[in-house]
Amino acid sequence: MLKNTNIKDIAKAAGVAVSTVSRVLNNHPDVKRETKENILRIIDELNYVPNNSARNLKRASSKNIGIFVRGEYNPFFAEIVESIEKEISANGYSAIVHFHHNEINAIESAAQFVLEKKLIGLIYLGGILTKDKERFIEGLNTPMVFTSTVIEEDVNKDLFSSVGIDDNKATKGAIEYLISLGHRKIAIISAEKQETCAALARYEAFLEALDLNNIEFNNALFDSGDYSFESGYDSMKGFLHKEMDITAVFAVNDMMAIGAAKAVFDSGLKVPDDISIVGFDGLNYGTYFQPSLTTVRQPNIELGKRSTKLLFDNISNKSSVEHVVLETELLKRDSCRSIIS
Amino acid sequence: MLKNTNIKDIAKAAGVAVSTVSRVLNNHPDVKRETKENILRIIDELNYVPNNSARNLKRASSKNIGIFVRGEYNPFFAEIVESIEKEISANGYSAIVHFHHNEINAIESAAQFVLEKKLIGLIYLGGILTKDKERFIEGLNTPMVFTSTVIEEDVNKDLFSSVGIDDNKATKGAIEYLISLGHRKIAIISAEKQETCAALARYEAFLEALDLNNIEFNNALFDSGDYSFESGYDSMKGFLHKEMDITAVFAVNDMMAIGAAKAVFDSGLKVPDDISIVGFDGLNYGTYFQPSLTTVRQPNIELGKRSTKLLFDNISNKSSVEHVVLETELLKRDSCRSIIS
DNA sequence: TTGATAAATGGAAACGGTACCGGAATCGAT
DNA sequence: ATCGATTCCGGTACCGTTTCCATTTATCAA
Repeated sequence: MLKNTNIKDIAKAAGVAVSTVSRVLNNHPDVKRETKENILRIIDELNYVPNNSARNLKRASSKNIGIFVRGEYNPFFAEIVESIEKEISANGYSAIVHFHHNEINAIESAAQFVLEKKLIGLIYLGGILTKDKERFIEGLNTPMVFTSTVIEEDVNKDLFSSVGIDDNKATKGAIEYLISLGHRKIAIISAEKQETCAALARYEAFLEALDLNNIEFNNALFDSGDYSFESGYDSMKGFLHKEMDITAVFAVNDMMAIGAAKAVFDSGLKVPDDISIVGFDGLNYGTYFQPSLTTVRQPNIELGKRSTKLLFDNISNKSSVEHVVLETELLKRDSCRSIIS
Repeated sequence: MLKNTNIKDIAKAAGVAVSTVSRVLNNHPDVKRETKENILRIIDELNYVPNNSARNLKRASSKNIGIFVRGEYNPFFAEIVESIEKEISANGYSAIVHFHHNEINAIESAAQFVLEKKLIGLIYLGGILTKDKERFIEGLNTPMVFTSTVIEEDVNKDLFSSVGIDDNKATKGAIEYLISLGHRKIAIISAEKQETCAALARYEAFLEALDLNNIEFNNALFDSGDYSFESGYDSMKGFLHKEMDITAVFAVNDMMAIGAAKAVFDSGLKVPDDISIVGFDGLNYGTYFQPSLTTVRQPNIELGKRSTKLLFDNISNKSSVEHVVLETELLKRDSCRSIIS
């Protein structure tokens, strides 16, 4: 249980004052080269590691950046988290992650998270930001970036940055593609409590696309799941059971799309021969699914990278808040077919 | 930019000394109930949040627990990380994650991580622990749990805890299953640098199983990938190209198994009709793959839970180091068929 | 040499807590 | 009333840094 070496030990060993050592540590210019080199050598010899608690206390700020993930486990976010962490640690900061599993009090919890962990910045993944939660982020005075978060119209956009995609445009593109292939009876698998996540925008865009093409929507073609394979499977089974001559299904994420495809197979039907399927996210494994999944690709790594960059810019005051919308891409693969005879 | 309220402000507002406030904060018994309630009320009113940096400095320890992930992004670990984080925050600690992408210096980096972030415990995921790295964890005096890590025989097991599976047994079970279905020409897709991860143990078990059944192994039936879908695909393409009448393939993880399956389809063949495939991990995704993937299920959530529990026990000295081996399960699904005529 | 300026260093006061030590108040028992 | 024990509370040193201010040393022009 040997005491850790501290700056005082280094100072003594080097025959200088602690302030000089501190200057070296923070590479302050006011220190002679040989003094610096000598101190550096001693630091290495005694393998001294600065005490971050003391530093943070003194500086009245930490080097901690939070990653707050709203929502259940999900490979889409998992990849983003990893890419964000990479950037954070590459810049000499620490990433403190937290997974929050229900929308209730999500923003409040995030604010609490910032306060408790003395975060100097936060990346918030997923969920929704409504006007009434604004006050929680208002007082924090901490740079925040909302990534893949639904931000309601009336929220004051000056309080934070954001990075996301255009769900409406992306979804419309996908649905119009299905329509162009001749599909008219298109079912949708959305998410439960869709008003708390991106699913709502996708659902609305779905309706709009149908409307623009004068296709009437039957509510029996709507179902919702919890973003899991299982729920996609169940929803599809439900549709098939009702025998409504569906020719295509749009799921608001890839996992449910794949679950739905499985349900089709298990019912003795085929994708895309009997039913076409479109997902959303562009998960890598959609490529390897059989048949490969037609889906809307979200640039997830890019989402992570841009978010981190934006956050760092905000932290260092290099730029003020910004709201970035990244492009999506409709990956036309093998799970859809034209039914125009 | 208003100054944060501190313990002194609270003390002043409550008309007591800081030490009393501190006692309340740490719910020390030596404080009258009404005093305590009054202080608590004021704390709430001024919404005071204790400064963790100061606390940590004084206590000479943080409440930070590290999650160090060795290896590329991988849904298997992603789920574990999430389950670990849940436990950590539920216990009032912070989870600091770090992804480390090459085996070189992994243990050194982890040790550095512990020192720098003042971690009071670490969970190390994946990779390998060799004798020569022992010294890095020896000096730390910090509880560590190695999860899903290959730990070499001669390493001093008293220095840390571990949670894992029996790769040898699990793999043998899978291979013997293939053999029982009549397969003799079984290829294996292992990992590059397999000596740095669990792949080696699986490869060796694979050879043992063949040997036990008097099946000769041809080196042409060996290939290795990087755990990705893509590499599984490429390896399988290679095997098919060589036309060696393979009837089954074992991949050391599910992603490569699925990549391999895709390669089979793309070559106009079928799984399991022409080639049987077995994976490893038990990713949920395998269930929904078409055909559903036969694989060795690792209890990933359990791995995470046990690791965290063990770590907390080690931290609080409730138990000394321990080495836990969890059970695996061969999930016999649709990607294998009997070729016994 | 001197004085002025710049460069390098030292000293010490914070930062916001915790915990030890000791003192005051309360109380029941004698 | 006195005493000892118990309960509650205050004072204060200290944790390891950073940073301001003061001081010393080096540099150099006159």
